[in-house]
Amino acid sequence: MSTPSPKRAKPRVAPKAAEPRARDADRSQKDILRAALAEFAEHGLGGARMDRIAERAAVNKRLIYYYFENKESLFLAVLEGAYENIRGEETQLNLTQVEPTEAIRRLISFTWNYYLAHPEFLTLLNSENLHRARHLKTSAKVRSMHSPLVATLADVLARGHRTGEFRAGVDPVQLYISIAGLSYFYLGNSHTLSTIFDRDLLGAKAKVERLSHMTALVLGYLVQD
Amino acid sequence: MSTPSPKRAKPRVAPKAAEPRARDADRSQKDILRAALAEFAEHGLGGARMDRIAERAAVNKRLIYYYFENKESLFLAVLEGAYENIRGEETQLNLTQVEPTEAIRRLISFTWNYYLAHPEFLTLLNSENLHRARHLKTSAKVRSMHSPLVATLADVLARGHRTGEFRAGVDPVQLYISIAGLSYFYLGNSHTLSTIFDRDLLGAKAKVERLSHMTALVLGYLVQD
Amino acid sequence: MSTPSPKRAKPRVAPKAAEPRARDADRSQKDILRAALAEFAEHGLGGARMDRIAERAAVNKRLIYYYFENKESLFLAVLEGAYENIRGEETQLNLTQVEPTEAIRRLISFTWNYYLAHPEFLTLLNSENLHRARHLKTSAKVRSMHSPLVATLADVLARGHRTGEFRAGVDPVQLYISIAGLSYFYLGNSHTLSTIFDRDLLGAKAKVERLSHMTALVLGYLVQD
Amino acid sequence: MSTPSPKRAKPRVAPKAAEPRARDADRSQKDILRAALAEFAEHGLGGARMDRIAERAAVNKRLIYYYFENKESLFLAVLEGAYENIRGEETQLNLTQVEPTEAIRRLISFTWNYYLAHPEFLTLLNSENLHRARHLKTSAKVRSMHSPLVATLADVLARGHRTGEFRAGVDPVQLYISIAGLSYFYLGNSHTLSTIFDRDLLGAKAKVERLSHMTALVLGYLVQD
DNA sequence: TATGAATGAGAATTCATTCAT
DNA sequence: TATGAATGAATTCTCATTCAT
Repeated sequence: MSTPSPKRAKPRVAPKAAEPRARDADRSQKDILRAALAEFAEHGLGGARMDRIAERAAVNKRLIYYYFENKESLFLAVLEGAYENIRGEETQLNLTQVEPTEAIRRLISFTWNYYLAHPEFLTLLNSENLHRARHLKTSAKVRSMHSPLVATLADVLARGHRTGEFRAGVDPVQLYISIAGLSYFYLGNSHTLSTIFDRDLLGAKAKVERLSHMTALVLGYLVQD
Repeated sequence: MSTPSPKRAKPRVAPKAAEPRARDADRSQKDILRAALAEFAEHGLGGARMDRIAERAAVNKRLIYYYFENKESLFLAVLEGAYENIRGEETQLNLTQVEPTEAIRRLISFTWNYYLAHPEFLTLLNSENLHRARHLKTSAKVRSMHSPLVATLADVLARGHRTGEFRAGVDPVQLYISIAGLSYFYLGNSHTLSTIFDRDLLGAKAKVERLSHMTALVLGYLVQD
Repeated sequence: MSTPSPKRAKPRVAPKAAEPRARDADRSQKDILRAALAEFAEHGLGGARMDRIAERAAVNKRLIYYYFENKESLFLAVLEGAYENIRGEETQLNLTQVEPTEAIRRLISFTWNYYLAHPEFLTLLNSENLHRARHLKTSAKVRSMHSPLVATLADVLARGHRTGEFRAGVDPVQLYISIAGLSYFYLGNSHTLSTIFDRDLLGAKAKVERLSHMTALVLGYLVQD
Repeated sequence: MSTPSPKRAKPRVAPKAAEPRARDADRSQKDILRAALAEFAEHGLGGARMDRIAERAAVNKRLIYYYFENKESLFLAVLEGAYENIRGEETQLNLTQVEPTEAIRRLISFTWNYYLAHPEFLTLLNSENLHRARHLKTSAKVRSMHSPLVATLADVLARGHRTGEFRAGVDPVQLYISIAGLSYFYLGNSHTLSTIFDRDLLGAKAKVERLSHMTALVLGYLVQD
C-alpha cells in the first residue's frame, strides 16, 4: 500500500465576498429553527421554501441539511419546539395553586393570549393535521409533554367539584379541547370569518368581547348555582 | 436505432383512457370541481397538483385551464361551492320553526355531523386562512350567502330570550363561531390531538361524548334557571 | 356547483427566443435515446448528466421526464435499445446457412468489429454490471432476445461435430462468452492495457493481429485434426 | 425558543465514534485506502462518495484531504495499490520454474481465482477505462510493474516452443490479454450475462466448468500435436 | 495529526402553464 | 370542446471541498 506524503491544496487567493458566519453550532441551529418556524407558519409545509428559510436564518442553505436531515425532519423539530414552548408557558400558570374558578379563567385567558401572540402555532398545527400528524406520530417526546397538562386540569376540576362550585363528570381532555377550540377557531379562521360575516374580528373591542364571551360560556357551563 | 415504444412517465394514478371524452361542457366542469375539491382538501392549495386534479377528473389537463383561469381561480370556485353546500343544507334545518332550545341543539348537531361527513371542508378553510382569505375576499357572492344564517340565529336567540329561557345579550355571530369552533377544532385537529393526548377521539363512543359535551356546554351557558 | 364561463388567459406578447421544437413525439424520443446512449457511454450512469442529455438531444430537459420516468428508466431504455441493436445485426450473419468453421470466423469477426464500431456498448454494459444488472433484471424483453443467439450457436456446434470437424461437448453459452470476452476485454480495457504494457493496441496492424490471434485461438481449440 | 439537541443529518451508515482517533498516520492512510477501494469498487469513481469513504475508514472527512489531494488522487493511489497487489501475487507463481504447460495452467487458474476473490479489481479497472486511463497515465510506477510479467510469459512460451510442445509465434502480450479477458468478461459481466442467458454463472458447478473450458481453450490452441 | 462547521456549485426532479392542432 | 407535446422557472437535496481551531 503506497503512503503518499501529505499534499497541500493550492493556497487561496480570491477574497471572500460575504462575511463568513461565526462557527457557532448552537446558534446556527437556533437561527434555522426560528426561521423555519416563521416560514412554515406563513406558507405551510408544502408552501415553505428551504431557500427562504436559509435566507431568513442567514445561513447557507447547505447548513440546514447539515443539521436537519430534510424538510420534514426540520418541520418536526419546529413542531416539537412549538409544543415545548406553549406547554412551558402553560406550566407557569400555577393552576393548581389558585381557586378553581380563577384557574379556569386563567387557562382561557392564557390560551387566548398565547394564540394571539403566536399565530404561527395555529397554522403550524393546521399543517400537521393536513398531514394527518404524520410527523408528530414519530415524536417520542410529544406525548409525555402533555400528560401534566391533563393532570393539572383534572386537579382543578376535582377541586371545583369538591367545593360544590363545579358540576360533576367533566372530562378534562374534553374541556381542554373546548377551551382551546373556542380561541383556535376564532383566531385561526379570522380571515375567512371576518370576510364572510363582513365584520372586523380583530379590533380591540372585538377581542375583549370574544374573551369575555368565551369565559362566560365555559363558566356558565361549569359553575353550578 | 430501433424505435422504442413511448414510455410515458407513469402518472401516479391510472393512465387516462385513450378515447377523448364526450363533449359535455357541464359535466366536465363538475368533474373538475369535484376532483379539485378532493385534491385541495387532501393536500392544501400549495400541495395540490394540477396533474392529479386532471387525473382525478379524468379530463385532459389543458381542459382545466379552459374552464378555470388558473390554479387559484379554481381554488376559489371550489371554495365557493363548498360554502354554498353547507349553507344550503343549513337552511333546511328550519331553525326558525322550532323551539329555541331545540334550534340550538339542531344547529350544534348539524354542524358536528356536517364536519364529520365533510372533512374536506375543514382543510379547505384552513388553506384559505393560511392565505389570509386572499381568494374569498374577491368573491362577490360569499358575503350575501351568510347574512341569512346570522339573521336566523338572531331570531332564535331573540325568541329564546323573549320566553325567558335564554340569557340576554348574546351575539349571534359570537355564538355561531363558538358552536362551529367546538366541532371544528376537535375534528380538524383530531390527528394531532389524538396523538398528543394518546387517545382515540374518533371512536363511536368518543363521538357521542363529544356531541353531548358540546351541547351541554352551549346550553349550560345559554339557558337560564 | 358554480359554472364559471371559460376565461381566456392574457394574450401572449413577447416573441420567443428560440425556435420551438417540432411537435414530433417519435422523433423527440429517438433524439433523447440517442443522446442518452452517448452520455451514459461516456460517463457511466452515475456520471451522466440529464442536463447534458437534454442539450445533446436539443430538447427541453423537462421533455425527458415527459417520456421517461427518470434517469434510471431512461438508462434501461437505452440498454434495451443497445441489446436490440447488436442482436439485430447478429441475426443478419445467417450463421445457420454457412459452413461451421466459416460461421465461427464470422461470429468472431462480427463481434470484434461491432465492439470496435460501438465502443458505447462496452461501457454501457460495464455500467450495468457495476449496478449488478439492477435495471436489466426488470426488463421483460431482454431474455427472449437472447435465446435465438444460443440456439444458433448450438446449431453451428452440432453441425461442426456431425461432420467431425469440431470437438464434442462444447457448451454454446460458454463459447459465446469466450468469443465475446476476447474482444471485449481487449477493446474495453484498451486504455489501461496500452498504458501498462506501453504499447499501442489500436493501431491498424495491432487490430489485424488481434483478430487473427482470436480466430486462431478459438479455432485451434474447436477444430479437431 | 428552547434549545434543541443537535439533530445531525444521519449519515447513511453508522455515526462516528465521539473520541478522536489515535494519532497513527500510517494506519489512518491504510484505513482510508482500504475504505476507498471498497467504495470505488462498489460505486465507480463518479458514484463514490467522499463522505462514505470517511465513514468506512472511520476517519474524519477532512483527514482524507490531508493525505490525498482530492478524490482523483485518491483514486489513483487506490488503483496503484490494486495493481501492486495482483502483480505481487502473480510473481509468487514462479512460472519460470515449472513446465510450460503447467505454467499456463497455473496462470489461467491464478487469474481466475484472483478475479473471483477480488471482484473490486474488475470494477476498478472498468472505472479507469471509462476515464480513458486518465489517472493511470500519470503514474510513474505502473509501467515498470508490468514488464516482468511480459518477460515471464515470453520465457514460458519460448521454453514451450523449444520443447516442441507449443506452437510458434505466439505474442505473450496477446496471450496474456486473452487469458485475462476470458476470466474478466465472464466474472465482470456475470450480472448481465446471467440475466440475458437466464442461467446461474456463479454456482459451484458453473465455476468449475468455466475454468476447465478456459484451460481447454488456451491449451487447445497452444499445444501442438 | 485531527476535527466539527460551513459553503458554492451543481444535481435530479417537479410544476403550473402554454403551444399547436 | 378537447388533447398530446413542450417548456421555463423553480425546488429539494447532494457533493467535493475548505475554514478555523
